[in-house]
Amino acid sequence: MKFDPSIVQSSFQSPLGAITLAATRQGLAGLWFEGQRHLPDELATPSRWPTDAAHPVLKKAAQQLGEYFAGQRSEFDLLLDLSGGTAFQQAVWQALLKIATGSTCSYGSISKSIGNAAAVRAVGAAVGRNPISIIVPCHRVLGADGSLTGYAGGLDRKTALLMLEGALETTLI
Amino acid sequence: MKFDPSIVQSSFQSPLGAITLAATRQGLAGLWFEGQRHLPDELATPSRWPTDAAHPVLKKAAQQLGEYFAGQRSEFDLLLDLSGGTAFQQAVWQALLKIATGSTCSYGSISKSIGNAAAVRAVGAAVGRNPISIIVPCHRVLGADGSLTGYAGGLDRKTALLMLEGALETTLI
DNA sequence: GGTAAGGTGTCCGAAAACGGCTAGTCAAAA
DNA sequence: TTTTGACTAGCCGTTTTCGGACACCTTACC
Repeated sequence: MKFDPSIVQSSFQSPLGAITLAATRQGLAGLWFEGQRHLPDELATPSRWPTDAAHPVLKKAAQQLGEYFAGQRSEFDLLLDLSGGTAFQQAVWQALLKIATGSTCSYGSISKSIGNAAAVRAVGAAVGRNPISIIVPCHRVLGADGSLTGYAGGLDRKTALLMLEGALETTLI
Repeated sequence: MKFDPSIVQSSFQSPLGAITLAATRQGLAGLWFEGQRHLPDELATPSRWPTDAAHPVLKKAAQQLGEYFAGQRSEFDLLLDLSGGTAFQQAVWQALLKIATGSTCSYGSISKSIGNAAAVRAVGAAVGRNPISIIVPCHRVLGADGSLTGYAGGLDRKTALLMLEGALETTLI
């Protein structure tokens, strides 16, 4: 994500650690866990975008996140700005948005759903570059055999999110 | 150039050393000097394509080459198969075909003619990968100051070809 | 000043490396 | 037999690295 003076950010304290939110004029554009991989350069350095917790999009997102972590919300209702990726990445991220809360799917099924069945590994890379964690539910994608395989925010967070959504039996931990 | 059983090759003895010719079903696909750089792997190793000096395309090419080196031919009339390169390389090679016998141009003018003026160095690389020496006249491209700068077959051959075509004054040698 | 040679900056495409994968083997254990 | 687990080889978009058939600028001479 390139530097854009119209971008604003805010912080959110979640049970899984601090979260940074970013919004453009088009909507919510970023949601990253503290210490997450594939951060935009601007977040990994001291220079940042202006903070504005009162920004309408950020405020609404923080409220819905609170409800989500409290177990009182399963769907998000926010304007998203996913313009930051390649055409391929955007197709993958759109496919992620179609995975219902509480359910999971495999990387292979995503590749089929975007009409490029062989691009399974490329799907994995694109999922990992998802800029809006949780809301674009990259954590609902598992390996073909049901294994967790990976998560930019760490596998423990992936597990916790799936537990919260009821997609994992406690006996599987 | 990948291995293709439909490819045939032949040899030609020129005043500048042995030349290898290769043809596909589409036409003449290769013309390399002995010891030239950027040879296809198949020519640099013992394994080769079948030899067939009687192949119509190869036969015609050898005849025209003979006339060319005898100073009796300035234009070639052959079907060429330039399908082996990237889109960028093919654009460059097509531009080379437009340089008239006896004239020269610079790498910069080639880059402009393909609509990518800044790609002047990439043009140099693409010219160097030209698969059909002499006939696709990569030897007619000089540096901006008129210097010879380089030739996959060696600068001495580049000089000789330009002399043969009357593009160099003998006093410049 | 005008020219020529050499160092240096920069740029671009090509090639290679890199994953949040997967289906297919093969061998060993139930 | 069936099932696991380890291992392999393809797969494909992205990212990184690389290498160079240039061009500019500087410096050193006339």
